Amino acid sequence: MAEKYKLSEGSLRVIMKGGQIDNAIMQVLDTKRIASGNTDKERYRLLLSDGKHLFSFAMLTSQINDQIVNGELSDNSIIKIKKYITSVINNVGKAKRVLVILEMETLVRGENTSKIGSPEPLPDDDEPLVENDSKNKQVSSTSSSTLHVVNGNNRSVNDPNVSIQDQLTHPISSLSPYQNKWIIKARVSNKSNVRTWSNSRGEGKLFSMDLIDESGEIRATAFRELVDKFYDLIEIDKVYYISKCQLKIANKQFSNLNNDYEMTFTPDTIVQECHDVVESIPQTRYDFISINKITHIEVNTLIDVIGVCKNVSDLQMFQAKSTGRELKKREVTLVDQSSNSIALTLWGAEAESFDGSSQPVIVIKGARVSEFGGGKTLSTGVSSIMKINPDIPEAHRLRGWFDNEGISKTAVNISARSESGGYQTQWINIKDVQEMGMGQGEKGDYFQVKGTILLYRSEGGIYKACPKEDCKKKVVDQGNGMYRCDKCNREYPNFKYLLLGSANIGDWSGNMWISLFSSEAEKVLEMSSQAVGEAIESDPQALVEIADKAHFKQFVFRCRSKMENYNDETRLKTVALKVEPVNYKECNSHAISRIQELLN
DNA sequence: CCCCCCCC
Repeated sequence: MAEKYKLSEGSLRVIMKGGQIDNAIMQVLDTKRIASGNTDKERYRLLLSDGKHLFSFAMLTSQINDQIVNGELSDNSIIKIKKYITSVINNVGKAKRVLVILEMETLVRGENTSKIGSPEPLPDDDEPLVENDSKNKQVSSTSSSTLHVVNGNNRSVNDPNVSIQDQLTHPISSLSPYQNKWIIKARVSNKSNVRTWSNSRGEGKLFSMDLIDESGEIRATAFRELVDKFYDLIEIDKVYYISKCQLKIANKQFSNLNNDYEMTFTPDTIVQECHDVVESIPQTRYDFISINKITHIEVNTLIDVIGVCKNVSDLQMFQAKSTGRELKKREVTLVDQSSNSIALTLWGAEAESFDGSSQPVIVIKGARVSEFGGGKTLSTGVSSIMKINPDIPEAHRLRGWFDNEGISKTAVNISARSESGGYQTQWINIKDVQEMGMGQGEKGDYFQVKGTILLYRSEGGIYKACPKEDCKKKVVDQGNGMYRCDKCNREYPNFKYLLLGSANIGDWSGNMWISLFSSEAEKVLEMSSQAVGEAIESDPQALVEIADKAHFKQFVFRCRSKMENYNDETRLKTVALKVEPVNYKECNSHAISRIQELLN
């Protein structure tokens, strides 16, 4: 099998002297984990042979470590190097050339072959094949790899007579806090607004940017006076040489960039725009998660997602419970080739300006996964980047799928609350609500129970609400034919009736009070809110009779219980999110399985 | 040195 592949003899010498070799075929004679204090930042060093020479300063970019970890890259493997960078690292004061493999393919696994030829160590005193001959001229390549050629290795980053372009650049993936002499050549793929903060540790302002090169990406942040120095200089999509930043461990909670470190600008930081041809530096890196897989992703994770905007809601406004701030949101339904859909919430200005009417492809880097009522949702935040109809292959493929197939397909909605979408909440008995200590958590507890309406409360069972769709705020009768909604902050000439359901439900084990959404109260009373309101207009006691008809009816109540505060008192509040007729087949099979459990 | 990211 190995005979099929001939090693690219002599290629190592060419590559390490600045030449370009596409798809070089080499043999990996040995792999070694590089000792590092941080186990998250594993690095592997390879001993490579091109059949003629040996080279031991080869590394894998950490993104492809799994090819070693899963055993695919055992000793003697024959590989094709599809993408690489050569670079220089500072090795105890001496510049040392390394080869960083960005992308490779295993052609023959090690166990199916053996060492080929008698390669000898690559001499490192050769004359360069390519000279870095003119000042201010970086060796650039339009191919997938950029080469940075050594031409005298003792130039210091500190030498003010040397323009930064003359220096050697390092791949972003090689940066670490343990080594501070480096220059990166990176594109700014995202730049935040200037934000201010004020907390117990002080106050100030900052902005951050995402930097990207062929090897990887990293976030950089500038604080206080460095904001004034750099904010206007740095523009999105431009390429810069950057050096002398401080490296620290990245907090994964706030960034999903593929880097264990992040950088902070210092007063010594140097930023210089690069005007060379730089098409080899990518625009943005994505690690898209298919929508059906988001079901299993932990809440609060940041992910990259791509989807067609199948539906979009109106702009909604309300006040934040905690801060009282006016919030604006818009909900977008994204669908992808998995034929699953998810709700994405946009906030603030992004929500306001969003136009989804043409069903565009939406790409989000760093969307936050949340949970609502048992379903998963996404939302954008300060560090997410949203792109509409970006010119990337994934977007074109998705467009094609949607226009031909997706548009007429029903998608599984993974944001569906527990009552639909195949997500089953737990069946319980009423006594369990107390006994299991429901509702202690932040999000509350969800369950379903089969119960009988013992008492439907008619007092205060209906109110005049804001006529605006989706607004359920009680209006204040102005006495002049106008009704004021404090939530919308305006007066309307009309209102709508809404039921405010409250009922005591019981089963064999006990009873409890629940409140019901108006839509669900309508199901229990078998009347619309509007009809009940009109009945009350002619007879104030009408709801007593209407409620009486609901007594002793049986339903399945899908509920959420949560501890809530009422004037210094904490009480458990249970809301029936959904009321459904009893499905006897389902209830009985549940009862049978419970009996089986008890027998065992 | 930020890091709140909201609501049903």
